[in-house]
Amino acid sequence: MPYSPEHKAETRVRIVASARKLFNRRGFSEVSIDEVMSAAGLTRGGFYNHFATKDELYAEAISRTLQCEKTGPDGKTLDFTMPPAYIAQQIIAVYLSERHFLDIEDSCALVALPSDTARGGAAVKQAYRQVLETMISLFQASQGDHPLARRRAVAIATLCVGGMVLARAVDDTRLGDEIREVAMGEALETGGWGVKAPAAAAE
Amino acid sequence: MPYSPEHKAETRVRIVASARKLFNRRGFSEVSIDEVMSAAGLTRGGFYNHFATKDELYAEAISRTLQCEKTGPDGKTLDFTMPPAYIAQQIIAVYLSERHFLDIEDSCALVALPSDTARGGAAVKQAYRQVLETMISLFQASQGDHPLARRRAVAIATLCVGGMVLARAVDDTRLGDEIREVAMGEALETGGWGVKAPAAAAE
DNA sequence: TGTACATCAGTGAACGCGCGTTCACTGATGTAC
DNA sequence: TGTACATCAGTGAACGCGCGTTCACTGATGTAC
Repeated sequence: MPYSPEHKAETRVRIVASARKLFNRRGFSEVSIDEVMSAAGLTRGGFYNHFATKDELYAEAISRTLQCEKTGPDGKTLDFTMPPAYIAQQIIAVYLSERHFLDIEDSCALVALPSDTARGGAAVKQAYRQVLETMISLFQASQGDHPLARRRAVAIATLCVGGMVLARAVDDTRLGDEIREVAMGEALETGGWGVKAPAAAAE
Repeated sequence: MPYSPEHKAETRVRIVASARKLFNRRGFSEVSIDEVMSAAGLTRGGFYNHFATKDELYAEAISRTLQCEKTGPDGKTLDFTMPPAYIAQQIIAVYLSERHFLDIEDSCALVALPSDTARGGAAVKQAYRQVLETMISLFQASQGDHPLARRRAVAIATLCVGGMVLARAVDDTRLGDEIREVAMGEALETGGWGVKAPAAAAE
Protein backbone atom coordinates (compact mmCIF):
# COMPACT_ATOMS: atom_id res chain seq x y z
CA MET A 1 0.00 0.00 0.00
CA PRO A 2 2.03 2.96 -1.23
CA TYR A 3 1.40 6.33 0.43
CA SER A 4 -0.53 6.51 3.66
CA PRO A 5 -4.33 6.23 3.36
CA GLU A 6 -4.67 9.82 4.57
CA HIS A 7 -2.30 11.16 1.95
CA LYS A 8 -4.81 11.28 -0.89
CA ALA A 9 -7.50 12.72 1.35
CA GLU A 10 -5.17 15.50 2.47
CA THR A 11 -4.28 16.35 -1.11
CA ARG A 12 -7.95 16.51 -2.00
CA VAL A 13 -8.60 18.90 0.87
CA ARG A 14 -5.70 21.05 -0.35
CA ILE A 15 -7.19 21.18 -3.85
CA VAL A 16 -10.63 22.17 -2.54
CA ALA A 17 -9.11 24.84 -0.28
CA SER A 18 -7.18 26.46 -3.12
CA ALA A 19 -10.22 26.19 -5.41
CA ARG A 20 -12.41 27.90 -2.84
CA LYS A 21 -10.15 30.93 -2.63
CA LEU A 22 -9.82 31.21 -6.39
CA PHE A 23 -13.56 30.78 -6.99
CA ASN A 24 -14.40 33.35 -4.33
CA ARG A 25 -12.17 35.84 -6.05
CA ARG A 26 -12.93 35.22 -9.72
CA GLY A 27 -15.93 32.89 -10.04
CA PHE A 28 -16.30 29.35 -11.33
CA SER A 29 -15.76 29.76 -15.03
CA GLU A 30 -12.89 32.24 -14.87
CA VAL A 31 -10.68 29.86 -12.91
CA SER A 32 -8.90 27.03 -14.72
CA ILE A 33 -8.08 23.61 -13.33
CA ASP A 34 -4.46 24.43 -14.05
CA GLU A 35 -4.62 27.38 -11.65
CA VAL A 36 -6.39 25.41 -8.94
CA MET A 37 -3.81 22.63 -9.09
CA SER A 38 -0.86 25.02 -9.24
CA ALA A 39 -2.16 26.88 -6.18
CA ALA A 40 -2.33 23.51 -4.40
CA GLY A 41 1.27 22.76 -5.43
CA LEU A 42 0.29 20.13 -7.99
CA THR A 43 0.07 19.77 -11.75
CA ARG A 44 -2.86 19.74 -14.12
CA GLY A 45 -3.19 16.04 -14.84
CA GLY A 46 -3.54 14.90 -11.25
CA PHE A 47 -6.88 16.62 -10.91
CA TYR A 48 -8.77 13.68 -12.34
CA ASN A 49 -7.41 11.34 -9.69
CA HIS A 50 -9.62 13.27 -7.26
CA PHE A 51 -12.60 14.63 -9.21
CA ALA A 52 -14.55 13.32 -12.18
CA THR A 53 -15.25 16.79 -13.59
CA LYS A 54 -14.72 20.44 -12.78
CA ASP A 55 -18.40 20.67 -11.80
CA GLU A 56 -17.82 18.24 -8.96
CA LEU A 57 -15.28 20.66 -7.51
CA TYR A 58 -17.77 23.55 -7.38
CA ALA A 59 -20.08 21.90 -4.87
CA GLU A 60 -17.20 20.87 -2.61
CA ALA A 61 -15.71 24.35 -2.66
CA ILE A 62 -19.03 25.82 -1.52
CA SER A 63 -19.56 23.20 1.18
CA ARG A 64 -16.12 23.99 2.55
CA THR A 65 -17.50 27.28 3.91
CA LEU A 66 -19.01 25.16 6.68
CA GLN A 67 -15.63 23.72 7.68
CA CYS A 68 -13.91 27.08 7.85
CA GLU A 69 -13.05 28.47 11.23
CA LYS A 70 -15.57 31.03 12.41
CA THR A 71 -14.13 34.17 13.89
CA GLY A 72 -15.92 36.80 15.94
CA PRO A 73 -15.85 40.58 15.42
CA ASP A 74 -12.70 40.74 17.53
CA GLY A 75 -10.86 38.35 15.21
CA LYS A 76 -10.94 35.55 17.76
CA THR A 77 -12.71 32.25 17.20
CA LEU A 78 -16.43 32.35 17.94
CA ASP A 79 -17.30 30.53 21.14
CA PHE A 80 -20.29 28.33 20.30
CA THR A 81 -20.90 27.50 23.96
CA MET A 82 -22.23 31.02 24.48
CA PRO A 83 -26.01 31.71 24.40
CA PRO A 84 -27.58 31.50 20.90
CA ALA A 85 -28.71 35.13 21.00
CA TYR A 86 -25.14 36.26 21.68
CA ILE A 87 -23.80 34.11 18.86
CA ALA A 88 -26.43 35.39 16.43
CA GLN A 89 -25.51 39.02 17.14
CA GLN A 90 -21.82 38.22 16.73
CA ILE A 91 -22.49 36.53 13.37
CA ILE A 92 -24.48 39.52 12.10
CA ALA A 93 -21.69 41.90 13.13
CA VAL A 94 -18.98 39.75 11.53
CA TYR A 95 -20.95 39.04 8.41
CA LEU A 96 -21.57 42.68 7.57
CA SER A 97 -18.18 43.89 8.86
CA GLU A 98 -15.58 45.70 6.83
CA ARG A 99 -13.25 42.74 7.34
CA HIS A 100 -15.65 40.37 5.60
CA PHE A 101 -16.21 43.02 2.93
CA LEU A 102 -12.49 43.18 2.17
CA ASP A 103 -11.60 39.53 2.64
CA ILE A 104 -12.79 38.23 -0.72
CA GLU A 105 -10.78 35.00 -0.71
CA ASP A 106 -12.05 33.79 2.63
CA SER A 107 -15.51 35.18 2.04
CA CYS A 108 -18.68 33.27 2.77
CA ALA A 109 -19.73 31.41 -0.39
CA LEU A 110 -23.28 32.75 -0.03
CA VAL A 111 -21.92 36.22 -0.79
CA ALA A 112 -19.15 35.39 -3.24
CA LEU A 113 -20.90 32.94 -5.55
CA PRO A 114 -24.69 33.45 -5.62
CA SER A 115 -25.10 34.05 -9.34
CA ASP A 116 -22.55 31.39 -10.25
CA THR A 117 -24.59 28.99 -8.14
CA ALA A 118 -27.91 30.07 -9.63
CA ARG A 119 -26.54 29.06 -13.05
CA GLY A 120 -24.92 25.88 -11.79
CA GLY A 121 -26.07 22.28 -11.55
CA ALA A 122 -28.08 20.52 -8.86
CA ALA A 123 -25.08 19.56 -6.71
CA VAL A 124 -23.85 23.15 -6.52
CA LYS A 125 -27.26 24.50 -5.57
CA GLN A 126 -27.66 21.81 -2.94
CA ALA A 127 -24.33 22.73 -1.33
CA TYR A 128 -25.36 26.39 -1.37
CA ARG A 129 -28.69 25.56 0.26
CA GLN A 130 -27.00 23.59 3.03
CA VAL A 131 -24.77 26.52 3.90
CA LEU A 132 -27.75 28.87 3.88
CA GLU A 133 -29.83 26.54 6.05
CA THR A 134 -27.01 26.27 8.56
CA MET A 135 -26.95 30.05 8.76
CA ILE A 136 -30.73 30.31 9.12
CA SER A 137 -30.67 27.64 11.86
CA LEU A 138 -28.19 29.65 13.90
CA PHE A 139 -30.41 32.71 13.71
CA GLN A 140 -33.53 30.70 14.43
CA ALA A 141 -31.95 29.24 17.57
CA SER A 142 -31.49 32.77 18.85
CA GLN A 143 -35.26 33.33 18.80
CA GLY A 144 -36.18 30.47 21.12
CA ASP A 145 -39.66 29.14 20.40
CA HIS A 146 -41.12 32.47 19.30
CA PRO A 147 -43.82 31.87 16.67
CA LEU A 148 -41.99 34.20 14.26
CA ALA A 149 -38.59 32.60 14.97
CA ARG A 150 -38.22 31.01 11.55
CA ARG A 151 -39.53 34.06 9.71
CA ARG A 152 -37.17 36.36 11.55
CA ALA A 153 -34.23 34.02 10.91
CA VAL A 154 -34.93 34.02 7.17
CA ALA A 155 -35.23 37.81 7.17
CA ILE A 156 -31.93 38.24 9.04
CA ALA A 157 -30.13 35.90 6.65
CA THR A 158 -31.57 37.78 3.67
CA LEU A 159 -30.36 41.10 5.07
CA CYS A 160 -26.89 39.73 5.83
CA VAL A 161 -26.31 38.11 2.44
CA GLY A 162 -28.18 40.76 0.43
CA GLY A 163 -26.41 43.62 2.16
CA MET A 164 -22.95 42.22 1.53
CA VAL A 165 -23.73 41.21 -2.06
CA LEU A 166 -24.87 44.74 -2.89
CA ALA A 167 -21.97 46.38 -1.02
CA ARG A 168 -19.50 44.30 -3.06
CA ALA A 169 -21.15 45.05 -6.40
CA VAL A 170 -21.08 48.85 -6.33
CA ASP A 171 -18.12 51.08 -7.14
CA ASP A 172 -18.78 53.51 -4.31
CA THR A 173 -17.30 52.50 -0.95
CA ARG A 174 -19.43 55.02 0.88
CA LEU A 175 -22.63 53.53 -0.55
CA GLY A 176 -21.28 50.08 0.28
CA ASP A 177 -20.63 51.14 3.86
CA GLU A 178 -24.10 52.61 4.12
CA ILE A 179 -25.74 49.43 2.84
CA ARG A 180 -23.76 47.28 5.29
CA GLU A 181 -24.61 49.58 8.16
CA VAL A 182 -28.32 49.69 7.36
CA ALA A 183 -28.48 45.92 6.82
CA MET A 184 -26.71 45.33 10.13
CA GLY A 185 -29.06 47.65 12.00
CA GLU A 186 -32.16 46.11 10.42
CA ALA A 187 -30.94 42.56 11.04
CA LEU A 188 -30.27 43.31 14.71
CA GLU A 189 -33.66 45.00 15.02
CA THR A 190 -35.39 42.04 13.38
CA GLY A 191 -33.69 39.76 15.91
CA GLY A 192 -34.99 41.88 18.76
CA TRP A 193 -31.66 43.52 19.59
CA GLY A 194 -32.56 46.94 18.32
CA VAL A 195 -29.89 49.58 18.55
CA LYS A 196 -30.53 53.20 17.80
CA ALA A 197 -26.91 54.15 17.14
CA PRO A 198 -25.41 52.40 14.09
CA ALA A 199 -23.46 49.34 15.20
CA ALA A 200 -20.24 50.75 13.79
CA ALA A 201 -18.36 49.85 16.95
CA ALA A 202 -18.79 46.18 16.13
CA GLU A 203 -16.42 46.51 13.18
CA MET B 1 -23.84 58.93 -46.45
CA PRO B 2 -24.74 55.25 -46.75
CA TYR B 3 -27.32 53.83 -44.35
CA SER B 4 -29.48 56.16 -42.31
CA PRO B 5 -27.84 57.73 -39.24
CA GLU B 6 -30.20 55.76 -36.99
CA HIS B 7 -29.33 52.44 -38.58
CA LYS B 8 -26.11 51.88 -36.64
CA ALA B 9 -27.69 53.00 -33.38
CA GLU B 10 -30.55 50.56 -33.83
CA THR B 11 -28.16 47.71 -34.50
CA ARG B 12 -26.24 48.59 -31.37
CA VAL B 13 -29.42 48.52 -29.30
CA ARG B 14 -30.23 45.12 -30.78
CA ILE B 15 -26.80 43.79 -29.78
CA VAL B 16 -27.14 45.10 -26.21
CA ALA B 17 -30.65 43.65 -25.91
CA SER B 18 -29.55 40.18 -26.97
CA ALA B 19 -26.45 40.42 -24.76
CA ARG B 20 -28.58 41.34 -21.74
CA LYS B 21 -30.76 38.25 -22.08
CA LEU B 22 -27.78 35.94 -22.57
CA PHE B 23 -25.82 37.47 -19.67
CA ASN B 24 -28.83 37.27 -17.37
CA ARG B 25 -29.13 33.58 -18.13
CA ARG B 26 -25.51 32.46 -18.18
CA GLY B 27 -23.26 35.24 -16.85
CA PHE B 28 -20.61 37.39 -18.52
CA SER B 29 -17.82 34.95 -19.12
CA GLU B 30 -19.93 32.00 -20.25
CA VAL B 31 -21.39 33.94 -23.17
CA SER B 32 -19.34 34.41 -26.34
CA ILE B 33 -19.43 37.37 -28.67
CA ASP B 34 -20.38 34.93 -31.40
CA GLU B 35 -23.55 34.02 -29.50
CA VAL B 36 -24.45 37.62 -28.76
CA MET B 37 -24.09 38.61 -32.41
CA SER B 38 -25.94 35.55 -33.68
CA ALA B 39 -28.83 36.27 -31.31
CA ALA B 40 -28.92 39.80 -32.75
CA GLY B 41 -28.97 38.40 -36.30
CA LEU B 42 -25.41 39.46 -37.10
CA THR B 43 -22.00 37.86 -37.46
CA ARG B 44 -18.98 37.82 -35.18
CA GLY B 45 -16.75 40.36 -36.90
CA GLY B 46 -19.22 43.22 -36.85
CA PHE B 47 -19.08 43.44 -33.09
CA TYR B 48 -16.02 45.66 -33.15
CA ASN B 49 -17.80 48.25 -35.24
CA HIS B 50 -19.88 48.95 -32.13
CA PHE B 51 -17.77 48.11 -29.09
CA ALA B 52 -14.04 48.32 -28.39
CA THR B 53 -14.00 45.26 -26.15
CA LYS B 54 -16.34 42.71 -24.62
CA ASP B 55 -15.99 44.52 -21.28
CA GLU B 56 -17.63 47.60 -22.75
CA LEU B 57 -20.72 45.52 -23.52
CA TYR B 58 -21.14 44.41 -19.89
CA ALA B 59 -21.82 47.88 -18.54
CA GLU B 60 -24.30 48.69 -21.32
CA ALA B 61 -26.16 45.44 -20.77
CA ILE B 62 -26.59 46.27 -17.09
CA SER B 63 -27.65 49.86 -17.74
CA ARG B 64 -30.30 48.58 -20.12
CA THR B 65 -32.30 47.37 -17.12
CA LEU B 66 -33.29 51.01 -16.66
CA GLN B 67 -34.71 51.26 -20.19
CA CYS B 68 -36.81 48.12 -19.91
CA GLU B 69 -40.53 48.49 -19.58
CA LYS B 70 -41.67 48.16 -16.01
CA THR B 71 -44.71 45.97 -15.45
CA GLY B 72 -46.88 45.77 -12.36
CA PRO B 73 -47.99 42.62 -10.52
CA ASP B 74 -50.92 42.30 -12.90
CA GLY B 75 -48.60 42.18 -15.92
CA LYS B 76 -49.62 45.65 -17.06
CA THR B 77 -47.24 48.57 -17.33
CA LEU B 78 -46.63 50.37 -14.05
CA ASP B 79 -48.33 53.74 -13.93
CA PHE B 80 -45.73 56.16 -12.62
CA THR B 81 -48.29 58.94 -12.21
CA MET B 82 -49.70 57.10 -9.19
CA PRO B 83 -48.64 58.06 -5.63
CA PRO B 84 -45.03 57.04 -4.73
CA ALA B 85 -46.19 54.79 -1.88
CA TYR B 86 -48.46 52.86 -4.26
CA ILE B 87 -45.66 52.49 -6.78
CA ALA B 88 -43.20 51.32 -4.12
CA GLN B 89 -45.57 48.58 -2.96
CA GLN B 90 -46.15 47.49 -6.54
CA ILE B 91 -42.41 47.29 -7.17
CA ILE B 92 -41.84 45.17 -4.07
CA ALA B 93 -44.61 42.80 -5.10
CA VAL B 94 -43.33 42.50 -8.65
CA TYR B 95 -39.71 42.22 -7.66
CA LEU B 96 -40.26 39.28 -5.33
CA SER B 97 -42.99 37.68 -7.45
CA GLU B 98 -42.87 34.20 -8.91
CA ARG B 99 -42.92 35.76 -12.35
CA HIS B 100 -39.66 37.62 -11.73
CA PHE B 101 -38.25 34.46 -10.13
CA LEU B 102 -38.93 32.44 -13.29
CA ASP B 103 -38.18 35.09 -15.88
CA ILE B 104 -34.40 34.80 -15.87
CA GLU B 105 -33.82 36.44 -19.25
CA ASP B 106 -35.72 39.60 -18.47
CA SER B 107 -34.59 39.63 -14.88
CA CYS B 108 -33.36 42.73 -13.11
CA ALA B 109 -29.57 42.91 -13.47
CA LEU B 110 -29.20 43.52 -9.74
CA VAL B 111 -30.42 39.97 -9.15
CA ALA B 112 -28.95 38.20 -12.16
CA LEU B 113 -25.41 39.56 -12.18
CA PRO B 114 -24.25 40.66 -8.71
CA SER B 115 -21.19 38.43 -8.40
CA ASP B 116 -20.23 38.95 -12.04
CA THR B 117 -20.36 42.67 -11.34
CA ALA B 118 -18.38 42.42 -8.10
CA ARG B 119 -15.55 40.86 -10.12
CA GLY B 120 -15.88 43.28 -13.02
CA GLY B 121 -14.25 46.56 -13.87
CA ALA B 122 -15.15 50.09 -12.82
CA ALA B 123 -17.60 50.73 -15.66
CA VAL B 124 -19.63 47.62 -14.84
CA LYS B 125 -19.83 48.47 -11.15
CA GLN B 126 -20.84 52.02 -11.95
CA ALA B 127 -23.70 50.82 -14.15
CA TYR B 128 -24.80 48.47 -11.40
CA ARG B 129 -24.72 51.26 -8.84
CA GLN B 130 -26.84 53.51 -11.03
CA VAL B 131 -29.53 50.85 -11.33
CA LEU B 132 -29.44 50.26 -7.57
CA GLU B 133 -29.64 53.98 -6.81
CA THR B 134 -32.63 54.36 -9.11
CA MET B 135 -34.34 51.59 -7.18
CA ILE B 136 -33.47 53.10 -3.80
CA SER B 137 -34.75 56.50 -4.96
CA LEU B 138 -38.13 55.05 -5.86
CA PHE B 139 -38.44 53.52 -2.39
CA GLN B 140 -37.20 56.69 -0.72
CA ALA B 141 -39.81 58.78 -2.53
CA SER B 142 -42.49 56.59 -0.94
CA GLN B 143 -41.37 57.64 2.54
CA GLY B 144 -41.89 61.36 2.08
CA ASP B 145 -39.59 63.39 4.28
CA HIS B 146 -39.49 60.90 7.13
CA PRO B 147 -36.08 61.07 8.87
CA LEU B 148 -35.59 57.34 8.27
CA ALA B 149 -36.69 57.56 4.63
CA ARG B 150 -33.26 56.84 3.17
CA ARG B 151 -32.49 54.11 5.67
CA ARG B 152 -35.78 52.37 5.03
CA ALA B 153 -35.29 52.62 1.29
CA VAL B 154 -31.89 50.97 1.51
CA ALA B 155 -33.30 48.22 3.73
CA ILE B 156 -36.18 47.55 1.33
CA ALA B 157 -33.82 47.35 -1.65
CA THR B 158 -31.56 44.96 0.26
CA LEU B 159 -34.50 42.71 1.10
CA CYS B 160 -35.77 42.74 -2.50
CA VAL B 161 -32.44 41.98 -4.14
CA GLY B 162 -31.16 39.69 -1.38
CA GLY B 163 -34.38 37.71 -1.23
CA MET B 164 -34.45 37.06 -4.96
CA VAL B 165 -30.74 36.27 -5.16
CA LEU B 166 -31.08 33.63 -2.44
CA ALA B 167 -34.28 32.19 -3.87
CA ARG B 168 -32.57 31.71 -7.23
CA ALA B 169 -29.47 30.08 -5.77
CA VAL B 170 -31.07 27.21 -3.85
CA ASP B 171 -32.28 23.91 -5.29
CA ASP B 172 -35.46 23.81 -3.19
CA THR B 173 -38.39 25.71 -4.67
CA ARG B 174 -40.25 25.63 -1.37
CA LEU B 175 -37.35 27.29 0.43
CA GLY B 176 -37.12 29.78 -2.42
CA ASP B 177 -40.82 30.58 -2.09
CA GLU B 178 -40.45 31.00 1.65
CA ILE B 179 -37.52 33.40 1.27
CA ARG B 180 -39.42 35.49 -1.29
CA GLU B 181 -42.51 35.59 0.89
CA VAL B 182 -40.60 36.57 4.03
CA ALA B 183 -38.57 39.20 2.16
CA MET B 184 -41.75 40.66 0.67
CA GLY B 185 -43.46 40.82 4.05
CA GLU B 186 -40.45 42.41 5.74
CA ALA B 187 -39.97 44.91 2.92
CA LEU B 188 -43.62 45.98 3.09
CA GLU B 189 -43.40 46.22 6.87
CA THR B 190 -40.23 48.30 6.64
CA GLY B 191 -42.03 50.65 4.27
CA GLY B 192 -44.86 51.05 6.75
CA TRP B 193 -47.35 48.93 4.84
CA GLY B 194 -47.31 46.04 7.29
CA VAL B 195 -49.51 43.11 6.44
CA LYS B 196 -50.09 40.26 8.82
CA ALA B 197 -51.12 37.73 6.18
CA PRO B 198 -48.33 36.92 3.71
CA ALA B 199 -48.75 38.98 0.56
CA ALA B 200 -49.20 35.89 -1.59
CA ALA B 201 -52.16 37.46 -3.36
CA ALA B 202 -49.83 39.96 -4.97
CA GLU B 203 -48.26 37.21 -7.02
C1' DT C 1 18.22 -5.23 8.69
C1' DG C 2 18.24 -4.96 3.77
C1' DT C 3 16.36 -5.43 -0.88
C1' DA C 4 13.08 -6.30 -4.67
C1' DC C 5 8.63 -5.25 -5.88
C1' DA C 6 3.73 -3.79 -6.70
C1' DT C 7 0.96 0.20 -6.15
C1' DC C 8 -0.94 4.38 -7.54
C1' DA C 9 -0.57 9.64 -6.65
C1' DG C 10 1.24 12.73 -9.41
C1' DT C 11 3.44 14.28 -14.08
C1' DG C 12 3.39 16.69 -18.38
C1' DA C 13 2.75 16.30 -23.34
C1' DA C 14 -0.99 16.00 -26.33
C1' DC C 15 -5.96 16.16 -28.05
C1' DG C 16 -9.78 18.81 -30.03
C1' DC C 17 -12.21 22.85 -29.28
C1' DG C 18 -13.98 27.48 -28.82
C1' DC C 19 -12.64 31.83 -27.42
C1' DG C 20 -11.58 37.28 -28.25
C1' DT C 21 -9.82 39.85 -31.64
C1' DT C 22 -8.06 41.24 -36.38
C1' DC C 23 -8.47 42.22 -41.12
C1' DA C 24 -9.10 42.21 -46.09
C1' DC C 25 -13.44 42.06 -48.32
C1' DT C 26 -18.26 42.86 -49.97
C1' DG C 27 -22.32 44.86 -51.04
C1' DA C 28 -26.40 47.82 -49.62
C1' DT C 29 -27.08 52.46 -49.24
C1' DG C 30 -27.74 57.77 -49.96
C1' DT C 31 -25.64 61.40 -52.72
C1' DA C 32 -23.92 63.95 -56.70
C1' DC C 33 -24.54 64.98 -61.15
C1' DT D 1 -35.33 60.32 -63.84
C1' DG D 2 -31.22 57.54 -64.20
C1' DT D 3 -26.45 56.24 -63.27
C1' DA D 4 -21.78 56.21 -61.25
C1' DC D 5 -19.68 56.53 -57.03
C1' DA D 6 -17.92 56.90 -52.18
C1' DT D 7 -19.06 55.24 -47.75
C1' DC D 8 -18.97 52.08 -44.14
C1' DA D 9 -22.00 48.42 -41.69
C1' DG D 10 -21.54 43.92 -41.89
C1' DT D 11 -18.96 39.43 -43.39
C1' DG D 12 -16.27 35.39 -42.52
C1' DA D 13 -11.71 33.35 -42.64
C1' DA D 14 -7.77 33.50 -39.91
C1' DC D 15 -4.67 34.45 -35.76
C1' DG D 16 -2.78 32.97 -31.31
C1' DC D 17 -4.20 31.30 -27.07
C1' DG D 18 -5.86 28.78 -23.13
C1' DC D 19 -9.26 25.69 -21.87
C1' DG D 20 -11.10 20.72 -19.99
C1' DT D 21 -9.84 16.34 -20.49
C1' DT D 22 -6.96 12.11 -21.71
C1' DC D 23 -3.18 9.11 -21.30
C1' DA D 24 1.25 6.82 -21.25
C1' DC D 25 4.68 7.56 -17.88
C1' DT D 26 7.40 8.07 -13.53
C1' DG D 27 8.93 7.71 -9.16
C1' DA D 28 7.95 7.85 -3.99
C1' DT D 29 6.02 4.81 -0.96
C1' DG D 30 4.83 0.70 2.31
C1' DT D 31 5.08 -4.32 2.14
C1' DA D 32 6.87 -8.97 1.63
C1' DC D 33 10.43 -11.76 2.22
